[in-house]
Amino acid sequence: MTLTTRPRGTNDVGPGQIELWHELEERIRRVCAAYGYQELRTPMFEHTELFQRGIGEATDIVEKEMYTFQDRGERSLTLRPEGTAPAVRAFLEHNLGSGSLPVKLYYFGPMFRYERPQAGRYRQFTQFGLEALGSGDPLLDVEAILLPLELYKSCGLSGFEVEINTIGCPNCRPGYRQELVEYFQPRVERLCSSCQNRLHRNPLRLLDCKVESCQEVLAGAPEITKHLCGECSEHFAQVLAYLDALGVEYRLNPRLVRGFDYYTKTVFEVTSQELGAQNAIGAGGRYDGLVEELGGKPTPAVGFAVGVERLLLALQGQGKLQPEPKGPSAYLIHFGGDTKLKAAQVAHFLRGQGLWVELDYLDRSIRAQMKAANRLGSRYAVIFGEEELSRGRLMLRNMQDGQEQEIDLEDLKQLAKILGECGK
RNA sequence: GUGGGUAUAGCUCAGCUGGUUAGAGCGCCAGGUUGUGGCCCUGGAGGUCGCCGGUUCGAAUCCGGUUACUCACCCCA
Repeated sequence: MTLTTRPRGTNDVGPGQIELWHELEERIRRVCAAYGYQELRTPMFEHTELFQRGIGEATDIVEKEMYTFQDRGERSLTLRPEGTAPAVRAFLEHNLGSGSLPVKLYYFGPMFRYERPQAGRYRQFTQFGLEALGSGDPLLDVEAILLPLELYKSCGLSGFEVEINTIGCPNCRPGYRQELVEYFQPRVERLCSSCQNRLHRNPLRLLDCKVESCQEVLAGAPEITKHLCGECSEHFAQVLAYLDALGVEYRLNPRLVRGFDYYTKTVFEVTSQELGAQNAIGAGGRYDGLVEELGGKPTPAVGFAVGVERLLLALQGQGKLQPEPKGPSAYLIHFGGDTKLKAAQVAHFLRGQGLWVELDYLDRSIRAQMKAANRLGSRYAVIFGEEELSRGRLMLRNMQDGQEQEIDLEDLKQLAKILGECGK
């Protein structure tokens, strides 16, 4: 059983699905090129410490969701659960900050988290993400939102919403945090158990609790806006001003918080109404402290990540991004023996011209071969009959209208031309 | 990690309150057309009824466990 079943929370992507992936990857490359983001491919695993330091020891991901193992050299390695820390690591390792700033990078690849799978959540999933390092310009925050929005639009996606918030910086957040604790402490018995639990560990997280009793308590909770330092306040105001000027629709959500420790200032999330409970198709934010945390000099940065499977799910829900079905240009029909040999030669030639050509490998009847040609959506059937071959000719049948014509076996260029003209 | 639902052919699913050889549609293969597809007709292949155990004369059906899938919680893309 386990030999023929894939590991839990993983997916195979084969014919019928892979076309969508190719199409999406193509669009990603196009959008990134327009915004000047270049691809970065990092390893699928990293030193475990990178994620412990980067994401934060007290986060769920580090505490219970990482695929961590020891290699034969007794190094502790971890399958990457996210893409930002590795990108920053590569940025530092190759000293990319020494060139012109900002450095704009994007990545596309599998991430791994040990969680219970559900709709739109897998143990191996794919993220497309981007990181802009070396500038604190609020315009970069905005572009980190614009780029994925551009991608969604180019795929034809509708029904998504941008939520945005700021969570301050190491200067102003501790004060707000303190204020929150002071507010919740006297009301602690009205909170759900998990909120009681995280009250001291990570009080910001209480803000997005969905439990009804917590919601009531939350209604009167202090908002961060009034506790922001001058810099954070100014930064956020500029981000919103740019969004307005660029005509981006968004919803201010003072309750929006993110799960990683490295976020500062702007955080945002894009949700799709097409999805179930896991409805975020992208999220990101600014992380001005991470580069320094990982050993570099202070370097502001901002990033965004798209959940590719979720995006595809949302698109499928709307019947979007459907590549037109393709079929071979020709199906070569033979009768075995010498006719098969001849068909193989012609197929070899036509394929050399870049044409998709199929033929039968099961020694099936002509009828079965015609059926196969039809099923594959072949535009032509080329019949290699004894009689025609003896006259140095082939029978070319148009599968759409059933019209047939003879082709000179010596003039394969002519055949290739006819087949090629029918678009491919 | 917690809770609910589900598990029968390659796919989608029937199978009533336990009863003898487990079915349908689609798909696949072959034939009807000894060299011509789509429509139609005929036939065929394909199933440890997820797995283990229990109750029973008898279990796909009832019970327990287990695994997987699925949805939700936690959390997140």
